[in-house]
Amino acid sequence: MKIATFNVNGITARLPRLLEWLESTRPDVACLQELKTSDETFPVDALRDAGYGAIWHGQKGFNGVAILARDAEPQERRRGLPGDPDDTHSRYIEAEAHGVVVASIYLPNGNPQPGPKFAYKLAWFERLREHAASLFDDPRTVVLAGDYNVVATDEVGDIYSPRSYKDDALLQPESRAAWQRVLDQGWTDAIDSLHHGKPIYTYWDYFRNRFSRDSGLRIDHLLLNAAAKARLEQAGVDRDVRAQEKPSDHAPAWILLSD
DNA sequence: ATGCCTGTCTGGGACAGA
Repeated sequence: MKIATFNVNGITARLPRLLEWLESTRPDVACLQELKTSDETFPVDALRDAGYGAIWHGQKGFNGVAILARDAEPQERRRGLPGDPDDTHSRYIEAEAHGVVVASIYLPNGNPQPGPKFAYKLAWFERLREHAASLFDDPRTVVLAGDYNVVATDEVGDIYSPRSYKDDALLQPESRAAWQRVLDQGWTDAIDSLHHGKPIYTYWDYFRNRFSRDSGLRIDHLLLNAAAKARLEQAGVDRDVRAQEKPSDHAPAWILLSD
């Protein structure tokens, strides 16, 4: 079983790339982030024609998350994280599909820091940690996939060079500590666990030839509970998607689980 | 030193992204 996560940076502008990628890689479950579209304008028909059922939580202009399932309808478990009824951002959706519990996560960016956006990021991270605790203990396979907007370390396995990002919210000690507190529940970072130390990035800024220089960051992650970790066979990034015409600034990341 | 690109909403320029 293949499970993937892809920050599409606008599903309307990215629909041709998304459909090509679904057809060529055929993930069983795909988590999408940054839809940048309202619920009413989500391209459900095009995805159904491609063989995917979908649930989504859209938002006009920015944010937005979805879960796709090949030849199946994802069964929605939750939209939005508990803990803050005043949070209006569409950043979390959770479903069961093909016997696996999956969350699609778009963690707040947090820039500029310090400031209210950074405080929101850290608060959201804490709400995620509290919710994730119960999911880790689920005996079923659970995968928390998405754009976490955190670079785990300054090492080359996580970022090409920390120098130009040193003041960025993604690299701050508070962001890293919040990430570590989630991992401390027992979650496995799938790509890191199979490719530790290797420069396998998922995001390259659009400008300064960052992709052609492979000046990337690894910020899209798939976290596995114990049942999922026991099934982990492969993990990778479809970096060729980032080299296409009119690409997202992120590439899809994926795992392969045993049946 | 700097959103240097890109998408969205909108109808030109602001905002958001990382």
